[in-house]
Amino acid sequence: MVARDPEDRRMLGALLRIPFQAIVARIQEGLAAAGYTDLRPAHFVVFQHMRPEGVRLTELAEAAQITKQSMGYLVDYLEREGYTERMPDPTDGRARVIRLTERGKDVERTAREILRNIEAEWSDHLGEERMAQLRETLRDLAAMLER
Amino acid sequence: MVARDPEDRRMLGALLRIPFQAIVARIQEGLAAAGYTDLRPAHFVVFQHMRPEGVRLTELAEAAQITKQSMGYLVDYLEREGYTERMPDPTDGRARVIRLTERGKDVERTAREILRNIEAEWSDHLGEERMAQLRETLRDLAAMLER
DNA sequence: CGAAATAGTAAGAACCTCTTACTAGCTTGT
DNA sequence: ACAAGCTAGTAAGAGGTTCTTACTATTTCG
Repeated sequence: MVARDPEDRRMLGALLRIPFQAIVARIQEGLAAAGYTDLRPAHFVVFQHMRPEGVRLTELAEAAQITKQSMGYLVDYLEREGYTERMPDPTDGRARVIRLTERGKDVERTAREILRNIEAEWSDHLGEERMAQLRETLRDLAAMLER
Repeated sequence: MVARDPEDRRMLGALLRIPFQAIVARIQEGLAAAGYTDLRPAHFVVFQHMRPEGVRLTELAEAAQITKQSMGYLVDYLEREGYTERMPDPTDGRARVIRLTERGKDVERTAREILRNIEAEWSDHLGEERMAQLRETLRDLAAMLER
């Protein structure tokens, strides 16, 4: 059992950053252990906002809250490394849709499994009830903040 | 009232990222509105881990989990802009202590006030009890993750 | 049709972080 | 006491991520 400091004065920002960065680090380590050593945290948002039918670059950029140019840089890299592919968008001649290749889908599955393991560990530590509360509260906050 | 999706399948990483990034964005906006337009999110960790007596570069780097060189880059910038100053460490001729100037302390006060406002808003939305639970759960997680 | 908006790319710079390598000062074992 | 090793910090250079400004091609709309 870990001794928790009851006088922990850290600000909310730090308290949110710690578990978030822990997740990012664990996923990167887990993917590297599975052989995906060329994926960096910046690429994760691409997988996170992907859909089976594919997504446009502009939509990905908006979802990740970065510029189209920055997202283009990330997607170009993922495409060179074989994780994504681009197809013309039949409904709009200016656009192309970005999709995961099989290799990309495998990354997605692996990442989800790592995340399930993390969630199981946290649930062990916190108890299922507090874990469910945490998830629910974060969902509520996210819904509020996205307005 | 916002409709929250009860089927929200977003992963825990995303749910933690959203409020964390919201805090970072709000603090940056608030500081910019107060005239501190030259401060970027990367600099926040310096203020976060500062102490009145001053802190050594190495200690700041460890706290922020980046290299000494990277922290040196951030602190050099803050010093050029007048937010921090360095004094020789009387107890160790190799070391210097980094402290906030008055300008730096004002940034700290401003940032804390912004954070208090954010916490008040969140507390309004969630209710005080859930807000306290959130804080407590995050502290617990942070303690576990830090060993 | 013509004007405005949108999808995406190009070029270049700024920013943040890392690795490797170094200097100066401190600590320790004998 | 002093050489060997450790620690604080700096230097140089590179890579990765993001931004701004500017552009082309295509679509949408008055």
